[in-house]
Amino acid sequence: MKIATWNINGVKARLETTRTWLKETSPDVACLQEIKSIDENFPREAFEELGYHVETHGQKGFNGVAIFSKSPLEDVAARLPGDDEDEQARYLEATVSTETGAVRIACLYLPNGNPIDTPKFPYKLAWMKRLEARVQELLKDEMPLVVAGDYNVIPMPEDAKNPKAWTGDALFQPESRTALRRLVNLGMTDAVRATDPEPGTYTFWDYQAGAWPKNNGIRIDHLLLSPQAADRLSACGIDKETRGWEKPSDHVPVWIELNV
DNA sequence: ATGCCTTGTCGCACAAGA
Repeated sequence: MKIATWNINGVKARLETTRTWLKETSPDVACLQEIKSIDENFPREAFEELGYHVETHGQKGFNGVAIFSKSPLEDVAARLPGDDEDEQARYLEATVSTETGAVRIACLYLPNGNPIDTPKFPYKLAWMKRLEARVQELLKDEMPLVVAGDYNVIPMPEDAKNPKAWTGDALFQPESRTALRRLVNLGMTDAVRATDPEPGTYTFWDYQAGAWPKNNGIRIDHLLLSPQAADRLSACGIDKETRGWEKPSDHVPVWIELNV
């Protein structure tokens, strides 16, 4: 089973790009972030006609996540538990079954958290604490679990071309990195890191200041795998070429293959 | 040091992103 994650930065702006990518790479499951669309306006037919079941959790203007799957999505659950006041559409879970079992998949768009001297940063940290509690809960099921998405956290200095430039940024704050490490320490495997990427492997390049041609990127889109999922990991990759396409997203897809 | 781009919003600039 091929599972991919991609922050598309607007489904309306990226409709044809996303369709082209799906046709070329044919993931079984695609987790999308920043759809920037309410559910009613989401162009679901454009993806259903490519053979996908479509689940969305959107809001007006910003954020929003979606999961596409070639086989039906079961037990779909939107929203990260732990704060009933939180109205931001950033989290969607579903189960995909195969002949040999099932995989629980979480699609997330973790808060950016900048600037760090505003309520946005504590919101990010609180969100990460809620995520840790949720993953802890899901791990009890012992079903293969894949938590995929735009984490908005640079795990290590080697995950940025210019780590010093990110000092003081919410994506590279010690608190953000610690919170991600706590998640990993529950027993989760960072698929890209585990498959020993080349130095200079990134998933995001800013639109500004020629970041892409200079490879001035950061690695912030991750797939974290439970032990049961990590045991079945057979391949992992990054569709970097999409960053060079016309009208690109500033993120690129990251994917894994699981033997299930 | 700041802005550099891009998207969406009932637009005629601004917020938000990272």
